[in-house]
Amino acid sequence: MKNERQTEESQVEKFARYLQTNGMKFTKERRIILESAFATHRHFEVDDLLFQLRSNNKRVSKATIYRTLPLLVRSGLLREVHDDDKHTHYEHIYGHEHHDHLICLNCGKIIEFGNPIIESLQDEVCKQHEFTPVKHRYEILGYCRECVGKGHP
Amino acid sequence: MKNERQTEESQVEKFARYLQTNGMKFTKERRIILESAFATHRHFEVDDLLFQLRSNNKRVSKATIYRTLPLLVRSGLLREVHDDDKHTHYEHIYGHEHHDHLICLNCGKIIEFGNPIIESLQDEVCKQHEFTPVKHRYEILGYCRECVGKGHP
DNA sequence: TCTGAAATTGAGAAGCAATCGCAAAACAGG
DNA sequence: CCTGTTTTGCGATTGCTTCTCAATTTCAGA
Ligand SMILES: [Mn+2]
Ligand SMILES: [Mn+2]
Ligand SMILES: [Zn+2]
Ligand SMILES: [Zn+2]
Repeated sequence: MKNERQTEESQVEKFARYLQTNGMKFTKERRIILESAFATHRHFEVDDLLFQLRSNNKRVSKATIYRTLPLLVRSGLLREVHDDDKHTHYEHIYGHEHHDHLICLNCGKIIEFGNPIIESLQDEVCKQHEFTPVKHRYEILGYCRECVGKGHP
Repeated sequence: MKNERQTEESQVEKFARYLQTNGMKFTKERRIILESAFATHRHFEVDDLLFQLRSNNKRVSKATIYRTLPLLVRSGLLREVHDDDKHTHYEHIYGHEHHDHLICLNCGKIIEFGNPIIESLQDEVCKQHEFTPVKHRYEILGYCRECVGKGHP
């Protein structure tokens, strides 16, 4: 298991470096949002952060959260995840192995999977089409074991 | 190449069957929307249909289009496609081989690819997790050859 | 430590796709 | 035709996200 403290410092450093490189300032609001985003180890959305911040008596406006999350994405700390909800979810990528998702259409459970063979086939597909990949969305939607057991098709 | 006329009739029949099975009526509005959706062979969105209908002097309200497209999806004629736009796009699936997409982040071009090996590996992943797949989203985002040629990263 | 140009924030307004409520219209079976 | 049901159109509404702009904060340099 990783050293939690060291990991967190690295996240801060990485974000600070990104901001500085782009002439942006590392404000206390951005720090609060960064910490909040990494306080959980699950997928989260804007309202999760808002709720968490209010529970801790931290004040950051919703607008600032909406402005900061894309910065965390561009800095390589987070990525967007598209569940079956209509609004955007996020997850950590910094310090995590790349993976994709199985999403239960009934209970919403998310199972993570990583398959190196698929990833390399994917690279081949891109080469065949002379396409330079940047990222991908790969979500398999269906029913988890529990929900199938309960009769969900 | 397929017989266009026969294919279209089949689409109508399939939709009619779906509607009847679910106690719904095959109204002229639904027929107009179905025909409009299959008049193009590209991905399309609600506003594309609206524009096309107005060009042909057909009147169907936006609300009805929004109500009908999900029916066309459930009946197995269309599926949703998630480009990098924020609103929903659709494409035909009835009478088309399954495929996924490479999407250019610069020019928006969409390249379709089908890879049976990936699809079967995907089935294996689901089996390993005792997950019953229904559908998947698989989009690779990056830059097409032309855009890379023009210096886009 | 002080200063000031530049960046950032907060609060609410605005934008926009998508959905909803409801009265009028269309439909289908008898 | 009649009658119960479904569907439509329209406008209003929702919910997420972005925008506007005055007030505040930041930080490099004096
Ligand atoms: Mn994940
Ligand atoms: Mn396609
Ligand atoms: Zn489930
Ligand atoms: Zn391109």
